[in-house]
Amino acid sequence: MELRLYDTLSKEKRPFVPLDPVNVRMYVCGPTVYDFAHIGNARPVIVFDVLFRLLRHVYGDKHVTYVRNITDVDDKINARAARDFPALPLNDAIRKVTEETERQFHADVDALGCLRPTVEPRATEHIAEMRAIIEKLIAGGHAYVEQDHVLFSVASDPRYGTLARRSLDEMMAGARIDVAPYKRDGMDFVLWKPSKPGEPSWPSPGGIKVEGRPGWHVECSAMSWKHLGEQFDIHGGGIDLVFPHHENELAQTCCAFHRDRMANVWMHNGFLQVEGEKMSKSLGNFVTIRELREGWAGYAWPGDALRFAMLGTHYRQPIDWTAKALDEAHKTLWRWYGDIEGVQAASNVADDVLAPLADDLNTSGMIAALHALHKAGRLAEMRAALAFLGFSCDLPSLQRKPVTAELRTSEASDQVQMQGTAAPSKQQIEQFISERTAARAAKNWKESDRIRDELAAMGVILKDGKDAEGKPVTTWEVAR
RNA sequence: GGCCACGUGGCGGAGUGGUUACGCAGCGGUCUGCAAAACCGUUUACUCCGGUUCAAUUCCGGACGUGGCCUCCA
Repeated sequence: MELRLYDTLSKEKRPFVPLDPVNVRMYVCGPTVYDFAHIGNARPVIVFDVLFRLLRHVYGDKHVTYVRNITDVDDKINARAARDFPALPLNDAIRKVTEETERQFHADVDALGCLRPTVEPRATEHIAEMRAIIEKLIAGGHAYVEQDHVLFSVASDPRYGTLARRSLDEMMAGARIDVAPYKRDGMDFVLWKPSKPGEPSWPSPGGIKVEGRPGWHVECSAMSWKHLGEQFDIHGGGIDLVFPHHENELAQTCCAFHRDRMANVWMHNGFLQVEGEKMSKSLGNFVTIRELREGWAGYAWPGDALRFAMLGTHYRQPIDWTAKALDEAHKTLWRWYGDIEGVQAASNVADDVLAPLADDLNTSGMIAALHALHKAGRLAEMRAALAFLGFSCDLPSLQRKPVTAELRTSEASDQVQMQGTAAPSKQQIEQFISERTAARAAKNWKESDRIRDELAAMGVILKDGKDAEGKPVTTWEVAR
């Protein structure tokens, strides 16, 4: 099966050829751990999880290395730590914030059916590699020291701007801010900066006497180098990272190691909006994964439904996150899970499902293929395909719990609290149904309907049908 | 202001230089005590204006619209 992927750098879709088929290497920019991840953050996590699964399928589980970093050194983390734990020394407070947020992040993405990456490196554990890269850049004339900062010189890299497709002139023309006094060129960016008292700090590179901390971009160059090498296969992330983050990573890595390329394929997922608007805290439409799982648009949504809703749109397209689409996704999965309950999964994943995925992760086409399998009654293959794609196939856990009010996520809440009506036991339901069947046989429609309504009030839906011999049979299911 | 992406039927959303996407909703039907469910069938499309072409939703140019990026915000 030929895998084709769209590359942001060359702007074309082309066959994927790994540098080393025995070790296919992918790096995806992970979270900065200072707060709950929002649904926009969930998109790359889900998209690249699907790619990870596909690569494992093609090259073998042991032949794919997926690295997704955790950024645990950042101004926002510092600010959050100072705000939430004012009594603690800053470094202790920072550790509390990053550890707690990392735990929340893992709980959320686990619920979304995402496999853990092969390696989840932390920025603070790769300071030595960052310093090494910075020293190489200084030695190579690509970086300079000024006022205890180390800056990358964009003028030293003729390729700078090729990923984002913009020239330095354009960027200078569009720059709207004052250039910091320690910069030789307005577009130069910080590799290392001095720490303020109390802030996390490490010995500085470049002969700088005072301690400092890394700039934003260099961590990914360091961690991808350490775990994947100077050059690797796939680098992914949100499209908002193309500039400046990925452009700068590319420049750092290529200049430090004298390489033409950093990653062979650059992949970027499209942006996410909520109900047609940009997601922002000021608009009040900021949606975290945790809120979706606890209570959003009237329900606590199972992770499978969130995952399915996300895959309904091709990863490069913009996606509008709406309650309607989520409801539709849930409904589809609900029906499928009901139909494949108790079905033994096929041993292979159907080519019908793999083929669209292999075409630059065409998940919409993949879902259409699943619909076709469903329609054709190929349920064993359906189950195998869904499991392959990271879906639990577990009907009970797919139930969405109604919530009466929109719950706000608090920092303290790490437990997903759900409220639901107490479901009657199977024996009770069967008892009701046999009573109703008797009432129907006696044409006592009033009693029959009363029982049906009563069960409906308890969240049990009755489905009347006939068996092979034409006798009336009533089955039931829990309301979704 | 600069750069980039996107604009498909009631809704969501693929794809293609000429031939059914798919799903949801709707409509019709089968079934049913009624309803639901299930199953069968089915209507509606490619933002606008030019150009290339035998032929454009698909390629090119422009307009309009939406969104993204342009800062040591991630």
